[in-house]
Amino acid sequence: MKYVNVVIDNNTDHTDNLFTYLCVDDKVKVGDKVFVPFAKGNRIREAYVFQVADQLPEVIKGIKTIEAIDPDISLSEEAVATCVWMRRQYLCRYIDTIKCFTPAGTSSKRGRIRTPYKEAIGEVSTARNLTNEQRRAVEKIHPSLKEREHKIFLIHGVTSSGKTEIYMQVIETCISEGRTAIMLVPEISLTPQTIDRFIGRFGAEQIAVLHSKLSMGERYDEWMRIKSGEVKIVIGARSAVFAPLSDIGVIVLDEEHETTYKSDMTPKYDTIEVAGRRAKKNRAIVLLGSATPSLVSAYKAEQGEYQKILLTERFNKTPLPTVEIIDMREELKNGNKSIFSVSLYQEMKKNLDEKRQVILFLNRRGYSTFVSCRSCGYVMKCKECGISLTYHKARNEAICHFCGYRERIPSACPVCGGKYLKHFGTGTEKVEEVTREIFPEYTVDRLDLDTITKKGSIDKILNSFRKGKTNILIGTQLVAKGLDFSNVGLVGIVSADISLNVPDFRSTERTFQLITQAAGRAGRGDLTGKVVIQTYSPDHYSIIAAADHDYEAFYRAETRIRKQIGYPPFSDLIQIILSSEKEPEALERCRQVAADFVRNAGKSEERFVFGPQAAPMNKIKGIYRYQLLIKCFPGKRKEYSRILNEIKVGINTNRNAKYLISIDINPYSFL
DNA sequence: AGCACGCCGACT
DNA sequence: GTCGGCGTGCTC
Repeated sequence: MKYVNVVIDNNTDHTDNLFTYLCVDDKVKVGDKVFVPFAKGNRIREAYVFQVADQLPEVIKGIKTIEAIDPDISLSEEAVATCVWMRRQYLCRYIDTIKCFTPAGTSSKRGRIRTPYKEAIGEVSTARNLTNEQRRAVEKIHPSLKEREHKIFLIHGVTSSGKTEIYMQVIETCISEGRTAIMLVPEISLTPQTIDRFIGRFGAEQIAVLHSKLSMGERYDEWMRIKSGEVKIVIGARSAVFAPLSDIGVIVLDEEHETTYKSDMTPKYDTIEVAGRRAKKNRAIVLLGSATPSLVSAYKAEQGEYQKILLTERFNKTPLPTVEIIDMREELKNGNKSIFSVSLYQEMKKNLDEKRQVILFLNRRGYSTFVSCRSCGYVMKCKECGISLTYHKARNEAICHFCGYRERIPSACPVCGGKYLKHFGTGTEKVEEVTREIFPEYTVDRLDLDTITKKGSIDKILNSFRKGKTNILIGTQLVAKGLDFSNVGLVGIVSADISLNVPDFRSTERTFQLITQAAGRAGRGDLTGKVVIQTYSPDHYSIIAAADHDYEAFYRAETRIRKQIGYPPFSDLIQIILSSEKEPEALERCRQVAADFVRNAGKSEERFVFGPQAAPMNKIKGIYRYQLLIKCFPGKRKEYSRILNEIKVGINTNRNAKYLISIDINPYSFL
């Protein structure tokens, strides 16, 4: 006979606490999924055991007994501990965290046919010879792995420095010690080569690839394969950090700076933090790899919290590309109104003539930025979100890039009746059109969210570029994400200002990363590449540092500013959004939350609370949003979390509340 | 959330 | 009289 504390699978804050039951089966253990009678009707509900005890500290009236233990699903003790931690860390419910660790649905009826990646038979490959730098990196990592000493390594390696080979060697050692590994990538559909390499090296039998195309049944089956111990390596996007492996030895996060590692849905977790937590419990190591580490990670490495490993040489000794910054104001002065500067045009021509490929990078899809009336200045905006609609020429529609709302371009201005609705700004669609006009003899292709909607078209676009069938590839940040091409002579960054002018404190960091990553596509193989950056802010430090391949300079400049204004990595930024159908209600409730917070945290904390203000996305799908920002300085996290959680639970358990609260700690975007 | 209880109006 | 509206309280 045991007493157990369980979490009921009930999707509400009202029941977000532990309930004590009696269990006849002494074999019951922490992490077990059980079935219990609950509430007045004693309906049988699913629940998860979080604590087991032989005695009760005090008598509980009306204690009930567990009906049964689920023989299939259970969480490890480590997973349960991580759930408890996540609930506090991200202000969510127990059940939200449990859902991360358990598969939805049941086994696929079709009886475990195949793993979807089996046909992607990577060529069987063995360990490559390492460069001296790579060997030193592996030698620095191995002792911690072997001693079961929890450490986090930040591998800062220039593009093409062979980080993947380091991951593979460490994972190989890890597997040979009888432990398991998690390999996380920002976006699984963009990394087929990496997956092929892993499968070629380790064999499909001991690998599970978790990706968004898996059906519920397939996901469940893969979860079972992992849980059973058959699988030693799990590869996947951020949710794969919750893989039910036991005795994890290493967790790798490739391209650790990518924003996809931050979840924007409940629980709003940060994958790096969860990986760190799981690794610590498993006495495992974490490898964070990037050519452009996030400022937060670089700062932690500098503070000694992470072990820094620098890789300065590219794998085959290809020199870094030469970079030219073009001042577009000068182009305009000289009468060039084209989207291409003279320099970029000439470089394109030269590279194409010499049979090298060209990548044009522009971080905005569509044809132009906004549609506006020449006579009265009316701008087409999304009725639901209030942001400018983007003109898409191919469909002759204006589309909201936030909610997807679309409407046809009217023939006359709906306000003044004017006949001249013009579009301004430049998107990838327009770059494609202009490029085709200027270089009709070359094949042009485009890679952005609009061209990859059809299944398999990402691979199609990338393959035809890799094979050299496409001469010029135009794309958004999708083209900058670590793709391996060998014949690219030129990368043109059509407008570096787009990401720079986003109203978000991380816009300079994003700009530096985008330019550096895009530039890294140039000059692989044995040719030195060329990068042309077009901008109206040629003096901006993020652009200059990226052009100089000088991470350190960017880091120094940016940390100085962040420190001054008390932004991450010097604080955690807590974003609180109150939303309501009625705008005054959203504003008023926001005010009230601010007041509640200050009353509980103390008057002295008032200076760390900013707002209320209309959220950057003031209106989404007809719901008004007001936001509060709280700067949470080191040492305050626990207290702030406790207070904010109380406020949140208060709102969520109030039936009459006609408004919602959402709290995100260090959101990746303030838009 | 989800369910039961309970206190009011209105309806065969 | 009784059916059903939803405001209120509780869930080991």
